[in-house]
Amino acid sequence: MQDGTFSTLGHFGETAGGRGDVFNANCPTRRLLDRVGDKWSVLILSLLGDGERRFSALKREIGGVSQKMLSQTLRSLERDGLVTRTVAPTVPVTVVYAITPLGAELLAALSMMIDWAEARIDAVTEAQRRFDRRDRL
Amino acid sequence: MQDGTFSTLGHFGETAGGRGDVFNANCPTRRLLDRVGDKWSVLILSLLGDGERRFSALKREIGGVSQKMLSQTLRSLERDGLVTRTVAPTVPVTVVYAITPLGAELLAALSMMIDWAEARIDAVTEAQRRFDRRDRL
DNA sequence: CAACTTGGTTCCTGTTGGAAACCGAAGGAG
DNA sequence: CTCCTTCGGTTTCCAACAGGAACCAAGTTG
Repeated sequence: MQDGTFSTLGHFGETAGGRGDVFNANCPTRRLLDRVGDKWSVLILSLLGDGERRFSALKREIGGVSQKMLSQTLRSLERDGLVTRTVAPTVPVTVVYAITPLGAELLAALSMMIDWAEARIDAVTEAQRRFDRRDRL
Repeated sequence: MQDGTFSTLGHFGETAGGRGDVFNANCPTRRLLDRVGDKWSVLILSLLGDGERRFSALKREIGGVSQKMLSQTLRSLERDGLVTRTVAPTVPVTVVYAITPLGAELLAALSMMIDWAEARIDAVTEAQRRFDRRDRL
């Protein structure tokens, strides 16, 4: 199972040993996990999944992004082939970002996680409260 | 799953009960996104999904975690009700971490994403190469 | 009593993220 | 002609955070 980089998750069978490699730092799956794990990528991807947008529209719609992080994240998403960047030589330059088929695939894969988050956030919040209460004793 | 790609998003945008807007900074879903997004949580969760483990076993199996980050991440996972921490008063103290039902649920939700990562990492890597080549021109 | 084990915590340093200032092209105001 | 504005960034500066290494506590062995 050379390919079975993440057997633990897919089929809770084995791994534990070592060549499951997600647990080794330079595994490609782990690199992608890091990318997805980044604070803004998922937000941007989901906005673009809804339709293409310009830089300033993204900045407006995502609460709390700095321009630096937005352009930085967009550039790495573009590099990863998940979004496209199109510059129109209009009056003040216009840049349109859109999701690629690859990005849309990822977004679909992420949707499970996001659905879970929505459904279970209350359980998590309650667990936190319980933990904090117990902690103070 | 073309259009159904991210029905969740529409869901986000128009949540009835109080504007659970993911694109607004203090949305609970976003908090959870941040947690999942953290570098070690997914790795730890998947190891524990395979079976309970002790602190040092986790440290050994995950390449590149510092003890500090491991204990820190474990504590927040515990706080979120995703793992349990059990101390046995043995000779040198033994601490066993295990996944909770809630954590297992999240793990299942994450598996889609990880499967995607495995299947498509090559496409991403190739996109990166193309981008970098174009960039240098 | 020194050494070793497990499961951490503390200290120091290097990287990172955010806020805000600046940039550059072009059109408009004065 | 100069100033001001908009768009899409980049640069600068600083605070927060992650990682490595050393340290710690408790008990057991030698």
